[in-house]
Amino acid sequence: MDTQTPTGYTILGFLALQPRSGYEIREAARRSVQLFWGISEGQLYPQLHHLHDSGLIEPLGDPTGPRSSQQWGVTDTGRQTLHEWLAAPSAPIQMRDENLVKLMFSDQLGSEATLALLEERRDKFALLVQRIEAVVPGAHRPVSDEEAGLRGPGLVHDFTRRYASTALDWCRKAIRHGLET
Amino acid sequence: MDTQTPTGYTILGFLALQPRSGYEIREAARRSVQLFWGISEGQLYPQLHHLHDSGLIEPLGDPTGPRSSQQWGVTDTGRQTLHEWLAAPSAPIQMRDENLVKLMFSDQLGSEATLALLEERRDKFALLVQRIEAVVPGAHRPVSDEEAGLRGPGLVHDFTRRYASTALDWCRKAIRHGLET
DNA sequence: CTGAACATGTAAAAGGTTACATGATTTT
DNA sequence: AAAATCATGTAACCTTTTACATGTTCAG
Repeated sequence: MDTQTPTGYTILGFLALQPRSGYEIREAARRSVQLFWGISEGQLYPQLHHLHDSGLIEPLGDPTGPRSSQQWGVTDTGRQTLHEWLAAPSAPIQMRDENLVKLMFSDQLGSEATLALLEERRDKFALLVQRIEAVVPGAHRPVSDEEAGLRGPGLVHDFTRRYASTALDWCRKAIRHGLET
Repeated sequence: MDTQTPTGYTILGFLALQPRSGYEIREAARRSVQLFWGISEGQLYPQLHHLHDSGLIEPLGDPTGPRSSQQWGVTDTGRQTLHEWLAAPSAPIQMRDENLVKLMFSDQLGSEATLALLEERRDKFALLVQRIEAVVPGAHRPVSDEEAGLRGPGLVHDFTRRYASTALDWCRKAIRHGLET
């Protein structure tokens, strides 16, 4: 059994969607959950082994594929454990937004400092919006627009897109408003 | 000198606004930066001592006040170090949003599971909106509405308010859209 | 044949949370 | 007198990041 961390469950979730190698999980995570649940390299492979030790995932065949990558699949226990996690209450949302913290104190350096922070923020979100728009969530198996909104990955993609573009708009307005003074 | 963590700088920032005790910093952080840079108890007091060891803050008088609390103030070096931090590039924004991750995988349990997650999310953000609305950032020294938007704390408050209410709206729309099916 | 991308891993350190411990003071 | 709040602190643990290490394979 053992206890899993949310990161472990996230990996389990990706494997429940389809069997993959560690590398492919990393790629999938980069495309989708990167923004709200980043998975670092140093955690991925140890977690994979921990999930295996807990009997939640199993290696599919021996290192096969072109470049000897180990494919992993979810066990029945793994699928059940995933479902239990999905039904359990979620941890509170946390953020680490250094730019926003600095904005709290930037007055002391004058309004140019505040403006500089807002511009840094705007550029960050502009890049984020670009990256999000570049990802088409249902690209591999197209669904109708109506259906897309209802399914998990589509919902998540939509939320992050809205979050990023709202934040970007806010930055632009704040900068414009600041310049008018 | 020593190196400070963003949490250390955040504490330094609060003390640069005005001298306070550890307890008062905690209260101030709860009201303002809680959402995007939470400071846990177990970190606050050790960080305070570390900032003192680094010469960035100094105790103001001996444990005075009604309930023997130690007031801290920023030194000149501290103020300079704070300014340097404010001018340096900020770390990338990070989030830990377990509810959103679960939404990625909830399809496997059927649409009721997705709906349940959306409702959990909606309730969380509804509470957040309430908490944010309850805080009036310029309560102690009122400024005109025009000015309020330009100053750091006001900007930050405005951003978090917009973030929370946008997220809440999104949840409601997603739920409504899901129920129509 | 060289560099980029594929692929997996480990060790150490940093950072942060939780839970506990203690005691004073104000309110009920 | 009890409960709540004020106030500070520590120790253990957990999680995550960073940096390094290693080797393969494909493209130019």
